[in-house]
Amino acid sequence: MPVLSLRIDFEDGGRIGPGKIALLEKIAETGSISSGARAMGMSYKRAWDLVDETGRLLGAPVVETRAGGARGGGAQLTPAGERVLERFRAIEEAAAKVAEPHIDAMLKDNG
Amino acid sequence: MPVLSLRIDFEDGGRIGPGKIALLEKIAETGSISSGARAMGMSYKRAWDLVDETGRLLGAPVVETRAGGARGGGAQLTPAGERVLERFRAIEEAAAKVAEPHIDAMLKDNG
DNA sequence: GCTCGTTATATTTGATCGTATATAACGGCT
DNA sequence: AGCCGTTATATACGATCAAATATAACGAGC
Repeated sequence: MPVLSLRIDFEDGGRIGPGKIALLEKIAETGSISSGARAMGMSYKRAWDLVDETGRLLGAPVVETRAGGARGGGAQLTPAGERVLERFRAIEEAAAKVAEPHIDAMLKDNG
Repeated sequence: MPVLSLRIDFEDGGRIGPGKIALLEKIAETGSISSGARAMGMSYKRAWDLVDETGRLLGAPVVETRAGGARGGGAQLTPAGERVLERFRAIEEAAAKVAEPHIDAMLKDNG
């Protein structure tokens, strides 16, 4: 059964969508970019690039990082990071609700 | 100013989003896959592949084609093609309306 | 029956994207 | 002081994506 997914498109072609949002969530859960990347099944470099671009698009860093220390370091969401995550989930929920009858109708159109 | 875009994700990984929908519109306007592809700035092959996959995902062809004849042939949307276009536009409109306040709030969060 | 633009399909070329790998700095902990 | 996992970054390799090119069939109109 098909499901709606959405993205926020910026003027320069950059986008924030389910992938970057899920990564932010994993980083918040696991406490580092690298473990978040592992949880997402992607390379650290890719995760770092995604986090970096998310911050660039929003005009504010979405994670605060620290290198070194007992466990090597880590990362946590900045307030801006937490906000974009919450807002994106709110948009998803609202959009899914209003789209549901249309999707149901679309499915009934054919098989 | 960022804008919302959405896609319908199917279980097998296939998606229907703004690109395929815009292509269908161009085909309807211009009367052929190839002229629709030109209007979208893409190759005929890519346009054909997109049309084909859209039909596959929906379980019904979205264009009816004919080769040969005075103007070489052409294509027009099937009822299924017209329906998915209308429904997608309806979903977009409804989603944009409910998402707008959230996006405004997100913009106010930073710059 | 020849032409012309289209559909339909295969193959090659090139660009883009992501992984893998390497390297350096960092800093609590033992 | 040394260790370890992390951040941050660069480079090389592979895979995937899309364009470009090529080919054949089609059929109304001249």
